[in-house]
Amino acid sequence: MKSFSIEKPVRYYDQVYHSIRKRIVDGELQPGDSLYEARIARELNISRSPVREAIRALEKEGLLEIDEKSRITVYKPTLKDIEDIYECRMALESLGAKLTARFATSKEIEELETTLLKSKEFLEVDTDPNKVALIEENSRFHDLIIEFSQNNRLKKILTDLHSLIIFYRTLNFHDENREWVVYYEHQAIFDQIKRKDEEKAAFLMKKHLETDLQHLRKIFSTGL
Amino acid sequence: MKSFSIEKPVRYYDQVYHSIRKRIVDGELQPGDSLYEARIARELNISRSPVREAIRALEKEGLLEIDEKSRITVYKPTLKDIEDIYECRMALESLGAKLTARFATSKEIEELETTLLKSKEFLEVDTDPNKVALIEENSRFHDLIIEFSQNNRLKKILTDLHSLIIFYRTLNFHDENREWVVYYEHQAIFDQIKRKDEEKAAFLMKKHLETDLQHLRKIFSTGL
DNA sequence: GATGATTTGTGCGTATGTATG
DNA sequence: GCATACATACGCACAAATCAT
Repeated sequence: MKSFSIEKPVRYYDQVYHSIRKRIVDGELQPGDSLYEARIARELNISRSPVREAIRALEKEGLLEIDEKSRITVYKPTLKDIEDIYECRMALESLGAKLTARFATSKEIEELETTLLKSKEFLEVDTDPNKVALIEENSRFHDLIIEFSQNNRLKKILTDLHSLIIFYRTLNFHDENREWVVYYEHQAIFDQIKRKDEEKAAFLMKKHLETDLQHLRKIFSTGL
Repeated sequence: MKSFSIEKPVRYYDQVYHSIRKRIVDGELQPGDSLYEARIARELNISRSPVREAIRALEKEGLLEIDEKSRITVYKPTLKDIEDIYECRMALESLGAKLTARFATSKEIEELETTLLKSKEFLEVDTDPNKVALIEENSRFHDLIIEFSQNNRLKKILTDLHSLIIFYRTLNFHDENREWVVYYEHQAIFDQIKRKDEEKAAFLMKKHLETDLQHLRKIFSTGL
């Protein structure tokens, strides 16, 4: 048995990559904000080399955009972008629901159910106006379905897609009752997964995302 | 009228990125091959900085893999990887076929038809045993459908997916008659796009990729 | 294993480009 | 238009990790 262990130094490149990514996902950096590689290096007290590499990776991932004059900004999707992304999500997440209906073990189905129960609890008792816990739990429902689909490529693509629109996730609940609709839609998807009806699970997932998109559209058109 | 123009210098990072990418897609670098950033920099007579950034981007794209000891290798998909990728392609390219059936202009439909005609010509008269021209034309058929779908996100995802398995595209024709089957399948998809039957176009695209995958499976199991 | 060659990780300097007063 | 401030693109140096002998 090891009594102690030596930690490998984590590469700066990785740390910077995750640090910037987190700042975007958490909303500290907002769509359209500018970034400066030199300033980030200064703030983190490291040289610019690892920062440059992290920025390239994030650009490739789509979270950062670098224009022809090398100015770096956080990706700010247009409404058309969001529609395109949702169209892809519908195709891919309904595939995910189908595969999970096919493959999920009883333990995994339990896990999905637990998530739904927690969501319901937050709906009934949580007083946080920002609904952070609820939003996280709803997000988790989608993540679990992808996880249980046993398709790693699907998972990778959807993870990337998700991060591109994560900033807009809180907008979804500006509308009254929307939270409850989401809950019932999730419940319906879950029921079909549990019954192992692949086609219905896929269909309901697609519909669910469609209403989600309708919602985002409305919010966008009323001036964000 | 300008009598001359000044060229902006193309960034080394971009050139290196495309250069390595091309070497992989063209098969000069094969799955599993090792790469060394220092050597590439020496060969191209530039410093390692732009090479490093290009490598990070290609890793993010999935074409290169960097292990825990920083060794760089060309991505070598397992059979499961290929199956996962095809499952995603089925979902996404059938979406592409559906959208193209919906949106394609008569000019775009003509363009698709031209590609099919060329394919048929190559099938009948081309004597190249590697069928390079035919393979390119078939690939172009898929690319055009994605192009005409008017969904840029779909295009981006599929471009990346495609490059991950492009090395295996030539394997598809080891079987006799496979080329003709592909041609007829493409023709059937085209017919439905022209008739604007979105669902049938999507369905046939999915089936087409399914038989494609069956083929790759067979080739893989018989020892590559 | 010990040694030397090679490679990667990081810091930093210089040239060049861009915004702004 | 010019000067200043500050950004990025690239090259290079050196230490640490890794590989071959």
